[in-house]
Amino acid sequence: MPKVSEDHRRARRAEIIDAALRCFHRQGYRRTSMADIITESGLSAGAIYGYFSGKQELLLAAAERVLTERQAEMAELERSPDPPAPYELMAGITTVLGEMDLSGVLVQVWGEAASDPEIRAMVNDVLGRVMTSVSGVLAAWSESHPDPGRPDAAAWATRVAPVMMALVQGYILQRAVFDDFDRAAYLEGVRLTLRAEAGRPDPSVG
Amino acid sequence: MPKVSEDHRRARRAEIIDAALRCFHRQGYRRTSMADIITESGLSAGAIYGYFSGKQELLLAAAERVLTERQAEMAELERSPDPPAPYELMAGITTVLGEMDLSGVLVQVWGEAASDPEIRAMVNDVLGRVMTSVSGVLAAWSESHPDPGRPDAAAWATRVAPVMMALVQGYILQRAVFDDFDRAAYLEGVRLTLRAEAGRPDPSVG
Amino acid sequence: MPKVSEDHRRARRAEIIDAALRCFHRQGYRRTSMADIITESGLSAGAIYGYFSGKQELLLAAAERVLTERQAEMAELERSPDPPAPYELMAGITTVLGEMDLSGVLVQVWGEAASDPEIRAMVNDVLGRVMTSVSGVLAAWSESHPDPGRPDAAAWATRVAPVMMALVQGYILQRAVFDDFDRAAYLEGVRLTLRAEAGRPDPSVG
Amino acid sequence: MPKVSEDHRRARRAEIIDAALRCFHRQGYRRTSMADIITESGLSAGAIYGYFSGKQELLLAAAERVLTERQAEMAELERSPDPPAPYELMAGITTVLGEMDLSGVLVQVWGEAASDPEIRAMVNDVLGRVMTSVSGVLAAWSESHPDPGRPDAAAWATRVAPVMMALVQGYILQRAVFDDFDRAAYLEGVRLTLRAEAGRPDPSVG
DNA sequence: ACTGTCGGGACGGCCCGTTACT
DNA sequence: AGTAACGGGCCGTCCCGACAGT
Repeated sequence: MPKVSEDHRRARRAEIIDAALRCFHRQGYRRTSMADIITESGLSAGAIYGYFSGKQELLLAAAERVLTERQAEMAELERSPDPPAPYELMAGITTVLGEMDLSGVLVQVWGEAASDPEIRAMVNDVLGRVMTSVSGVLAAWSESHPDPGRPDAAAWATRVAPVMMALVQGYILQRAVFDDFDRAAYLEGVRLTLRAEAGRPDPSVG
Repeated sequence: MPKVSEDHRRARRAEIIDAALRCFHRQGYRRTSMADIITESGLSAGAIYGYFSGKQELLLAAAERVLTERQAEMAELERSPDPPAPYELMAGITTVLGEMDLSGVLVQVWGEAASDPEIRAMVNDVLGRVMTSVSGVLAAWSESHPDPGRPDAAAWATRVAPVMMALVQGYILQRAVFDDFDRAAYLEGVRLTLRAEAGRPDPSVG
Repeated sequence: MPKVSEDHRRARRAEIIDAALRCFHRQGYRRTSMADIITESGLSAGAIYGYFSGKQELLLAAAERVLTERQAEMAELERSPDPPAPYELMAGITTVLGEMDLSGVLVQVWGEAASDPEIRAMVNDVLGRVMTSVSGVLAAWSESHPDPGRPDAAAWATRVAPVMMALVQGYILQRAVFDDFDRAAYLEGVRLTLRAEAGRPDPSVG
Repeated sequence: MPKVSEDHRRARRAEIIDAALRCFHRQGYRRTSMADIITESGLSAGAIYGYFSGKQELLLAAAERVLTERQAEMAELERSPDPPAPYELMAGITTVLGEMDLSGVLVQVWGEAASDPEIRAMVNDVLGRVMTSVSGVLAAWSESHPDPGRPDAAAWATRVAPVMMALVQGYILQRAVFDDFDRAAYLEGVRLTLRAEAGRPDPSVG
């Protein structure tokens, strides 16, 4: 098969996922019908079902893309020569997340994952990779900032990573659900909570 | 209406909500049909619709109950003469949550809240109250454990409360979504992260 | 549940089957959509699906009814004190069939049976019973009309029954498919073919 | 167009019809999608639609081929110098039919013919020719076996032909639909029924 | 020129949340 | 309180043109 076709295919899939994401963001997964996605994408039903086997696979693909993008950003931080401190990590992540608002979709994906094995497996997979990245960043920082209270950097990172994840997840959730969520206040709270490890104030928060 | 009838009505509602919760837990909200709930409750369609206006209101009621129960436990802690330290608070909450597994339902409710105004309003309301409770407990503890780094107990509590909430939400989410979630490890991570504030080790975790 | 309800249910099923039969007769099974049956029955989609699980089950039920009715008429002949000769049997059956024209539907059912195991099983079942009835009638006649050429009435009947069935099936098929099918001519042909056994001329033909 | 191309075209059509017949035999006409036929034929949709205007025309062509082949065999018998007796005719036909099992497809074609004018017309046409052939064979036999009971060979053949057809059709039908159809038993039944005309026993049946 | 791929769009069957009437 | 019916609309897929590559 010609290479063009493969690229075309990839691009089409991306377009469709974009349209689906817009719908999910606007109306929520449940209230989004295939007809909505079809209209939004500007394609026809036949075309869409040529690329995705159904609505659920669309959610799967959309979620995978969103999560994988986050995971990629995470992995980039890991390779940084100057590993960020926990609080800086948090602040960095939330900055990245702030650019585009997919919190709503993420929370919905979590909701589906709670009862749909397929979505759950994918979420497990991707979040597992994110967790590894976070753990790596934390370990790197811990090694470059030795502390007698943290004798084993790797072990410490493994323990703390889920908590950092939780802080991010809480951020995403509250952002998606609270009418009056205040990002700066949240980060300030994180800073206060993690006081011990945060030597430097966050430059991006007043 | 006689008072008996009112009690009866209340009890019936509770029964129906129980049935709905069982279904939501088992199959997820989306995959639960009214027929499922009707069967599970042992009542008839007519009966159910006499108590609830529809499926969404059932989720609303179910969610409200679950959340309110949590909030009540929270409020109880608030009245304790010996306010718990942040880490103890976390440990206590997770212990309470561990008793019955409604994490899945909670996460689904959050997912709905992200795109359904009515659910969202209710979640906002209840979580707002929880936040107030948490904040109160934190403030009480801060006042009974003065620290020059925390000049204003109330302000500090207000900032830290969302973070404590996030830690609980992250706990619930990871518990609902991760196949190999380890409660003790998570709490240990929290302890490490909040080291500064946790004077006493958690009695329930090795 | 009250007996009325059971009767009601039975009657409703019959109504729906009637409507379906009208559609199948008019447009054929394939070209009949559920919407057609819904319109024809005057009920709603929901109502229909309360009685039948789908389109195929409707065909099944319709076919079963038609076939069973035929089988019942057959069984009646069997109990007759004066068993009909083979040719008279044929003539009688065709007379009965002639009343209402369901040949088309029958042929379609056969067609489905050829490739649908469920329909096939039902057709096997009902036609098996018809075959038994036919065989019984033939045996009865053979016994009351002894012939040295037919020493064992039962064995003879068992062999001849499928052929009698074939004559009926051929009648039905040709009636359904040939534009210029002539019932009387067909019966005359049968009479000529079965000459040996037909002592008496058919009163209803020529 | 070059003659080669014409042959090619003919061969292609035949291939496609073969593929379609395999599908119809395996899954039934209704349950066979164009995609199935496309896959089975190894060609592409575009190619197929170059040869046939649609699914129905495929059935038409397939049915026509099957029926015409039968009719050809029939016509051959007609030219035989030693015309077969009615029973021998039956036995011969069933032997030919037994070679390949297309009973299922034939029955489905009949079913379609019952409600589709186009199919019906074709079936009428081909079966008409078959009927003529059968009639011819019968007349030939009758003339070479004079019988005072059959004064007019042609008239007798015309009457009996539909019955012979019915016996074949019944054979095909029962073969396609009955799980435990027994060819030899059926033929034995035919022999018993046609006893008067069958001077010689069937050589192919014990 | 002809094969093959992609896209169109119409229904098709089905199910579901819900309400009248008993 | 319960049964029976309602009817809207969803997901899927199917049959088939119309380009584009060889």
